[in-house]
Amino acid sequence: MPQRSDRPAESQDLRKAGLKVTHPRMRILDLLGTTEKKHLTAEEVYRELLDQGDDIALATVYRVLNQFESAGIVCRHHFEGGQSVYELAQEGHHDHMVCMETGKVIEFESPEIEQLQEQIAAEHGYEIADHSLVLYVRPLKR
Amino acid sequence: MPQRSDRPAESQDLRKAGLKVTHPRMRILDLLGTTEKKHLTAEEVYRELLDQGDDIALATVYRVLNQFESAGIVCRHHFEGGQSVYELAQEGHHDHMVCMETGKVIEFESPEIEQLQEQIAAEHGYEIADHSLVLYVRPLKR
DNA sequence: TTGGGTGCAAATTGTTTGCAATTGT
DNA sequence: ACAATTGCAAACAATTTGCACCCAA
Repeated sequence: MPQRSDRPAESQDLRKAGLKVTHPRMRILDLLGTTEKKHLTAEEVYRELLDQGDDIALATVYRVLNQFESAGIVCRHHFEGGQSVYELAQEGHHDHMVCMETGKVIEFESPEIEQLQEQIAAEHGYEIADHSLVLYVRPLKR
Repeated sequence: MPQRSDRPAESQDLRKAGLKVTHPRMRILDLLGTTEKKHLTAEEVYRELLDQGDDIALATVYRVLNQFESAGIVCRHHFEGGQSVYELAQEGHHDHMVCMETGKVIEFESPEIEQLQEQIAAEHGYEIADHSLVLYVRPLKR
């Protein structure tokens, strides 16, 4: 049973971001910190909350996720397929690999790639503000 | 005046893809091969055509771009900001850098990064089907 | 108490689709 | 001639927003 972070979701996390501690926000923060699937769409968050008995509007889910993103509490990704997916922000940056057969999302870090990126940007007279790297993969047949 | 490719857009390109040579298709193919801006949204293609005096429906632009993508004639990218952008397909794969101040799109290739990607995927038991790398950058101040 | 937060429904935005008319081949 | 293609408007999907009510501080 994976646990997202070392410490559970705290109301502190919200206060620190200047957000009132409300039921919807706590439930969403909590959900993101404890689900099996770490990467969820707004729709999925909404459904999950319904299943848990909470009655939170989809619009609120979107609003809260946006606020969380601005506050740096969650990261939003645009994988192929229309919907954005959200995940709890982690320590260091990491990239993603999405299995095209199962939809599974695998995280990975590659300092080497990050460094090459910096270097390439610099060669063009730029510095990196943000970046997005997604590998769409298939299981190796054997 | 940059020219996209060595040879101009040909009706052959369409026939080869099993597509009838129609006016809308030729105009769009032509446009993509000659605009200053190589990366355009469907909207931009539409407006550009209007400015050129052509009267082609937006729906047709979308349909044609989709067909071109399936045919491998264009590549579609999902940069930040909702709309998809399309560009004429090139020889080898390349990645993009988007300037957050000007919106300018710069292409680059990095065999080193590609290789690292392959390696990382393999380490996880996968092979890469496709990938997307976008650097969101800012001009270096000096 | 009171300004931020929420639910609901309506509005937006980007893109796709049904269908009748039109056009390549 | 006939199937493929287009234009138009309506349909869609994801996300945002206006507003009256509600609640955390």
